[in-house]
Amino acid sequence: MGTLDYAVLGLLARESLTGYALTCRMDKPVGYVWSAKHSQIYPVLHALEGEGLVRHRVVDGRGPRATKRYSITAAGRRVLRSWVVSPLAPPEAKSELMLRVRALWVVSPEAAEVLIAQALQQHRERLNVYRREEASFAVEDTFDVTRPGFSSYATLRCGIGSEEQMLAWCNWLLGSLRKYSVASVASD
Amino acid sequence: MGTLDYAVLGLLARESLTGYALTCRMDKPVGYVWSAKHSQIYPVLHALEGEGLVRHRVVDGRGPRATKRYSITAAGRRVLRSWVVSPLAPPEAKSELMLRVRALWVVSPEAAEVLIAQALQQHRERLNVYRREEASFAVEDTFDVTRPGFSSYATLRCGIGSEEQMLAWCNWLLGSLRKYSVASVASD
DNA sequence: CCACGGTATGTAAAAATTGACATATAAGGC
DNA sequence: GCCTTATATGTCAATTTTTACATACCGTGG
Repeated sequence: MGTLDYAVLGLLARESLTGYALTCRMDKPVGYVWSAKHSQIYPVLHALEGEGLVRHRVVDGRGPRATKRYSITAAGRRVLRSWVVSPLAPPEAKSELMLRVRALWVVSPEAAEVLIAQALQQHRERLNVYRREEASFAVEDTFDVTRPGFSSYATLRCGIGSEEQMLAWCNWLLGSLRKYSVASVASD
Repeated sequence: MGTLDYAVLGLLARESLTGYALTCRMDKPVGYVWSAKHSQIYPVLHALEGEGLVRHRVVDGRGPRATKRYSITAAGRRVLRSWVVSPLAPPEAKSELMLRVRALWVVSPEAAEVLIAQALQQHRERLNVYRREEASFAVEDTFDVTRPGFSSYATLRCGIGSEEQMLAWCNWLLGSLRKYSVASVASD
């Protein structure tokens, strides 16, 4: 059972979905914390069904094959619950931006500014997406921890905090880079 | 050229290293932003050498095979520079904690507290590591953007901000979970 | 009426990543 | 003298992820 299997179970615990709808959610709301393509989703769904953690019913839809709506089983709910509270492994980091920043000294401060300005813009846009999302939550979702909506709200709060932090950091770095450029020009 | 290739070039741009030393750095300092095992490093080194981006000299060391010290070439420096400032793709997120939090509503608030307390502890420890690291920087590294040390310092600043943010978020969530537990007991 | 985008499900090849297997030496502590 | 740890380099299998191929229907707008 890989992490993606649990991601799928987590989505199906909220509502029954087709593989396609699952794919869409792995792109937009869930994709911000764990992404996957449809080519990964379908095999996972077949595997989960083989283990009796999900089941499907054929419904009418518009594809070349039968449209299948997947639901979580009681067994699926059990394995999801035990995964959620199982010992947490140290987070595996993959940040291409940070990797680039570690090598930022190889380019000129002016060129570096372009990269950081780009990152700043990306994080600004992401923050806007999050803020719009935040506004769409019902008040109960912001405090009733037993609601699925609260779980989404909690991750969103974390995302907003992260983006604000990234914005502040980008601005600090941009300031440092510009201070250096100004100092260089002055000493010419 | 995968991202790991650039990670290796970025390290070799600072100093010549053996595959083993490279592996150690991909664990400790660089590993916080991009991790890799030694089984990935050696093939990458061979591929980079085949493309003339790195070269090696045999030195004396204590292994079953000849110890090789790798250096970056002028061509390697060029591709590193162009990668650093190339258009930045939107960040790919992989946070198992956030994925679990999205499914947190399936367990009791008391069980949820255990998970978040665990995460809080992990981020506290990571922050301590970063703070100790921060103290070891030379003053020039904190403002001279052309120094390799500044690049390291900049990523560290981001890491510290992220961990502080995560700590605040964990505490907020823990507060919400406890508030709910108290309210439940009171209404019994 | 026709093109386009969204709905819908799959396979296959390639690339990246992890985990296990395999080996060997030197330095330092007990 | 022995045991552990750090140094040191590789391969191989398995897993995970990405990218490309393959198909087809339905509603909307021009």
